[in-house]
Amino acid sequence: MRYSRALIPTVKEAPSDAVTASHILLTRAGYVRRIGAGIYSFLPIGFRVLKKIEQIITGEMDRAGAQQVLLPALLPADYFKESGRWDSFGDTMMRLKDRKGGDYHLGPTHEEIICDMARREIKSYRDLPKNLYQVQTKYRDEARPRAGLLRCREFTMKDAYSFDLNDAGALESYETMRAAYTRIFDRTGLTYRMVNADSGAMGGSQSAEFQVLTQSGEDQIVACEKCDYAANVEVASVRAGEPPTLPSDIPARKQVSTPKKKTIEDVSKFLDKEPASFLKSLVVRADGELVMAVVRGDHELSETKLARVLGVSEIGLAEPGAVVKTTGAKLGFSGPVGFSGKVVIDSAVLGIADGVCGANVTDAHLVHVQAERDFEATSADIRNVTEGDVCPECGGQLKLYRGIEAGHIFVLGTHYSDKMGATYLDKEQVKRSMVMGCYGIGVSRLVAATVEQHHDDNGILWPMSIAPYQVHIAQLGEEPQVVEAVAKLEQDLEDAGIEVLIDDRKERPGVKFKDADLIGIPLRVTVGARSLKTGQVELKPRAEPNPKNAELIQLSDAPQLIVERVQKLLKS
RNA sequence: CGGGGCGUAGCGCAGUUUGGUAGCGCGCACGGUUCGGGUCCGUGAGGUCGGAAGUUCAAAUCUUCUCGCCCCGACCA
Repeated sequence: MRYSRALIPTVKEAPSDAVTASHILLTRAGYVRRIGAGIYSFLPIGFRVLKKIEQIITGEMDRAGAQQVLLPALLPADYFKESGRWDSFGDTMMRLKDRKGGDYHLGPTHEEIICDMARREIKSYRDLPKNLYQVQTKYRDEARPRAGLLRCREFTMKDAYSFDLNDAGALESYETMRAAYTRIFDRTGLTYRMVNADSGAMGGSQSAEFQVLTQSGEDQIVACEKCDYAANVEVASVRAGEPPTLPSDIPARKQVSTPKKKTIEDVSKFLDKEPASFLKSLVVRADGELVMAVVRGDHELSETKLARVLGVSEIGLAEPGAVVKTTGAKLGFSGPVGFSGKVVIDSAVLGIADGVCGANVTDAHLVHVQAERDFEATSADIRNVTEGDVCPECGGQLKLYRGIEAGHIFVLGTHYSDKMGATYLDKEQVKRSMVMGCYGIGVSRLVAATVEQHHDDNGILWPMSIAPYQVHIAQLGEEPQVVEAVAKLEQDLEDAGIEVLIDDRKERPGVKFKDADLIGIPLRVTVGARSLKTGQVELKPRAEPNPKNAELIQLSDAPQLIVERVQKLLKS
């Protein structure tokens, strides 16, 4: 492709509403344009990247025995009413009415529709298992679209759905998909982790997320340095230590005055005690009931874990007024001693021998406090894992990362097939529900996630496997020998199946180099009169920051050398 | 949905406090100049100041309403 004929509108300044690196760079480099909140157009090179990712995915899905289908985006309400999600999906669903006033919506995901296909077409155990997938535009009226392509209202998603005879079969399908996903993510050239996900809402079935590791992801995850254990911070389990034996010679608890010292930090300085000896006491509202949760001063409460311990569905910090009313003290002075309601403490609190906590009296704290001796509570794992915690699998050290959820696989069980009547007859003529699995990849989100992970100050650095073009030729000048050399190189490379972008614009070299860096094609070839004097052209990987380190190669060797280099980058 | 902020030329912004003929940079067009990391000089085109109503001799500027967008949070099968 000749740049002069292509539409690649690079700009020096991105719109001010772009904040994240991927949004800024994809806009500046001419990949995407914003149409509305969470709605984007893909320009030619943006679409090429999207297609490349899609091809990797479809290739691996087909290889894993799945078959592609095309489902409607516009859906009559009936199907989601059958599953109950017409109501439960809430405002996140884009709803509309047709001219007759009938209820419709745009598909946010397609379990119901694929389930309908299965129940119509699959009748016998002989027909199973099956795996059907789609790569399509989906719609969610997000409460807050954000970060450019990372959280959109319209987005491209690959969803695969498996149908099996029984749980064992579903698990097998799940494993097949897990392997396929690993190959897909390996091929995209991303640094990622497969993490155990919160399987709370759907019941405790098998589930994993594929998280792309970046500086700025929405999710916090921990990963073990030694083994491949990784999990979301809110659900990662803390390894239970030995039950501590606390010294029995700690003096009786005593109230001390701590005027206006509300935070752990303030009180810690004031009393000269480590935050780790504090009992951080938080009043939460769990399905309406006020409960006190206590974690060690240097730890953080996990609302997800606490909700599970309490067996409630809704949980959040209690409103300030309720805290004052129930504890009898201002915010910052609550504590478990004498608290009227239920108290849940994190297991680590049991290890605090000589603790400090709020006295439930404004401007006062208690010292020499011990759980169990001074107050009654149930103990459980209710805190977030932190950096340096022990890996629950192997005992190694855990490290904190930020991640962008790019893939999610899980076993659904018979939740949808029961509701939708997706059944088959087994050998004994018994009607059984198909056991389903669901496997998603955010294709358009992956475009942005890749840029989040692969960029520098000057622009994008695409992995070879998903770059819009594999080689960028910067043609410097219009001299006949330059034009001729470029044309020859173009021909040879394209004959070898290489995708080439040739910057033949009448622009100064500086402009071409800046744009090349911004666009981020992995290999750049510079053809100019200067090096051509000795029959040479320059070859520089985008990842090499110093232009002086460009490699001078003979024009005659160039095609072969470049093909080799492209192939090498495809493998790594 | 709670909190904060922003809507002025294609993009980035100034002008709003204190009402008085709408400006700068980039980009774009034309002429010249330059030519290996966003050349330099000149000329020019381009704006219902998000929208509606009001106050006023006069509104980008003041008042009321409204729409849109961004950020933090809540939410995210």
